[in-house]
This record gives sequence, structure tokens and C-alpha cells, in this order.
Amino acid sequence: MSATAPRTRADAVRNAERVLAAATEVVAEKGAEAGVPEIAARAGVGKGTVYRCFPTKEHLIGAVLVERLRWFTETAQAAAERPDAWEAFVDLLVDAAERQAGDCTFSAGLSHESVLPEVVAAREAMHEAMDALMARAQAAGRMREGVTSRDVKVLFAGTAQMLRADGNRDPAEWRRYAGLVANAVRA
Amino acid sequence: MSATAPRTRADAVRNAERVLAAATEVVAEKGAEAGVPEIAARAGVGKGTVYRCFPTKEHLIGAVLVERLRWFTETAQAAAERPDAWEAFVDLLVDAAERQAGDCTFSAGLSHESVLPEVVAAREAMHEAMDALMARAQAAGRMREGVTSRDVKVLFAGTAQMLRADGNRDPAEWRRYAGLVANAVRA
DNA sequence: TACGATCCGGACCCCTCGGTCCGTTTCCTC
DNA sequence: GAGGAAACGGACCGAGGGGTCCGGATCGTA
Repeated sequence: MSATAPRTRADAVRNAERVLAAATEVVAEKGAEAGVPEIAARAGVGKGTVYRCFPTKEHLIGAVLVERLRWFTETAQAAAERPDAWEAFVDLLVDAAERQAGDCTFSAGLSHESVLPEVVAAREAMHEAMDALMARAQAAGRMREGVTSRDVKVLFAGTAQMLRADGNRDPAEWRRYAGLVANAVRA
Repeated sequence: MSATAPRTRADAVRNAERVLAAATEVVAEKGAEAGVPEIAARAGVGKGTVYRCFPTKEHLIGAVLVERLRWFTETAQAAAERPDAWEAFVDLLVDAAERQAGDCTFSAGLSHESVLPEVVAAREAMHEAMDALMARAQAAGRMREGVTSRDVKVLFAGTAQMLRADGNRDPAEWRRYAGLVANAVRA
């Protein structure tokens, strides 16, 4: 390593953090259609700075979505450890739904079609974790055979989009819909 | 009525028909986000002509959606006449879903928030017809209590949007999802 | 056929958005 | 503190969409 180590400047680091934080906020409110100008403004930064941190809007949004997908994957993996897989599945849906009431990042991550390697990987990891949990619920005879994690994704993300479009922010209502989705795949 | 009856010109009538037909086509393919330039091009007409027939894009799209909402309302009313309300309900969902495979007009009509009086009226009429059918299915003990036509709309239109985003055009798949939605509200 | 009313079409305006560029500011090092 | 490298930010670009406008083409009538 040479002596001329090109350390990143302090303000650059700070701004990168601000941009990601702002993007997280805006995506939570608006979903994957959040605009770069708004994110930049919220971060108190010019658009140029945003594009110095992320080569594309796609990368920026992707970074936010991946974070949320990973959170869900870990939660699903933990759920798969529980003795009653069906109960764990339902709790997982309800938990995720409740959070969606005020933050649509997760459903945005489910419905957003991105070809970015990181996003694709995060999505696949999530499907694997979910399929593992669902396989156990099916083995226990509590979940309808032939149903896949993709089916749950379609039902869940679809209802989430509709509720969001309605502007519905009542967690109880979101919980109720999580229950309906669970019914859809019940044995 | 005065003698100077200002009859509409023949070419104007013809163009109005072409515009509506083109809009119907494009909305079937792209949903409510169909663009006016594309509709005009498909109709073989200038944008000016489109805006002479319909004051706003909203009105144009609305006209297409209303037509489809009315079709569904009539179908639902006919379904409500059948002896087995639950069966009629499921058939209705499956029928609607199959059509959605190649034409997303109906789900677009469900998810599109319009304040145009005609659209609002068509939407309300549809909800009434659907609620009547569902009330009978509930009275027969086949459908879960507390579920409303709005719930079915959210589940159905939500899944439709997701499947469309996936580019899925296989009617069998759409039928399968209609079945899942029916399960969600089964007693 | 000739004429005026009606209608056509696409150039035009304005706005938003993703993305680029460069004069200026800020930071780090010596 | 001074100098140079790095980063900033917003003006700028082109694309695309909704909506307007008016010179010119078209229709219906006398």
C-alpha cells in the first residue's frame, strides 16, 4: 500500500449517509417511484451529490430495498425455527403487514422488478427462506399444497399496493388483510 | 327547436368512435396509465382530436373504465340470481380473472382512483351488486362474516396488478389466483 | 359548385424526471 | 496558512407527457 492513501473526505462520507437516510425516508412514503430530486432535497444536497454516491437511481432505490428484503429474510429464517410453522407463518405475515401501514418499503421491494445483482440476490434469498418456512407448514398439513412463496408475494404485495393507494394507514386494517392472505393459503 | 340544427359532422362522429376504440385497446394493454399520444396514434388521429372528444385524459380513460365496470356489475347482478350464491361468487371471480389474463381494463378500473361522477357512480353500483351477492353467500354460511366487496376488490385487483407486472398471461394461472382469493373469504 | 361553418392535426407550451458537467467551495496535508 | 486534490450543487440537457392553438383541410348546404 502506497503512502498516498486516498482517504475519503469527511464531508463525502457524511453526505453519503444523508443521501441513504433520505432515500430510506422517501421510499418509505412513496415507494420505489420516489424521485431523485425529492431525495436530494430531503438530504439537503444537490442532485450531483446523489449521483456521485449512486451511479443510477436504480442503485439508490435498490440499496434501500435490499436492506428491507434482508430484514424480512432474517425474520423468516427465525420464524422457520419455531415449532409450529403455520403459526410462525401467520405471525410473520401479520408482523410484516403491520409495519406496512406506515412504511411501504417492503411491499415496494416485493413488487419492484430490478435486475441489479444485489437486489436479485436479496429477492432470491427471501424466497428461499419463505419457501423453507412454507414447506414446513405444508408438511404439517396446515398449508395448502402447491402454494409457493411467489403466490404469497403476489397476494401480499398486491393487497399492500391497493391499501397504500387508498391511503389506508390503520394497522388493524393491515392486520386484517394479512389474515385474509393467510386464509387464502390455509389447508 | 330552431331550424338551424347544428348537426355533428360525419367525420367528427367517425373520429370519436375511433378514439374510444383505440383507448379501449390501449387501456386493455397498458391499464389506466395509457398515454394520450399513443391512443391518438393508434386511432390514426391527432392529439387535438382526442381532446376535442374528451376534455381530459381522465375523461377518456374514465369512459373506458366505466364501460367495463358496468359489464362487471351486470354480471354480478346476474350471478346474484343463481341459487347457490357462493358458487356464483367463485365463478364470477374466476370468470373475471380469466379475462384479466389478456386485458387488464377491469383491474385498472378497480384500482384507478377517479373523482369523475360517472366513474364514481359505476364503482358504487358495482360495490352494491357485489355486496348483495356476498350477503347471500354469507347468509348461506359459505362466506366469512365481516368481509366486504371492498376486501374482495383489494385482494383481486392487487393480485391482478402483481400478475400483470410479472407479464403473466396464462389464464390458468389467473384462475388459480382467483381460487386463492376465494379461499381468503371462505367461511 | 361554391362558400362558410366545422373540424383536423401537429407544432407548441409547460412541467417533471433521470442524468451530466463544470465553476466554485471545502477539506486534507504539508 | 497555503496549495492542490476532492467533492459540491445547481444549471443544463433530452425525453416524454398533458394540454392548447390556429392555419389549413373537409364537410354540409344552397
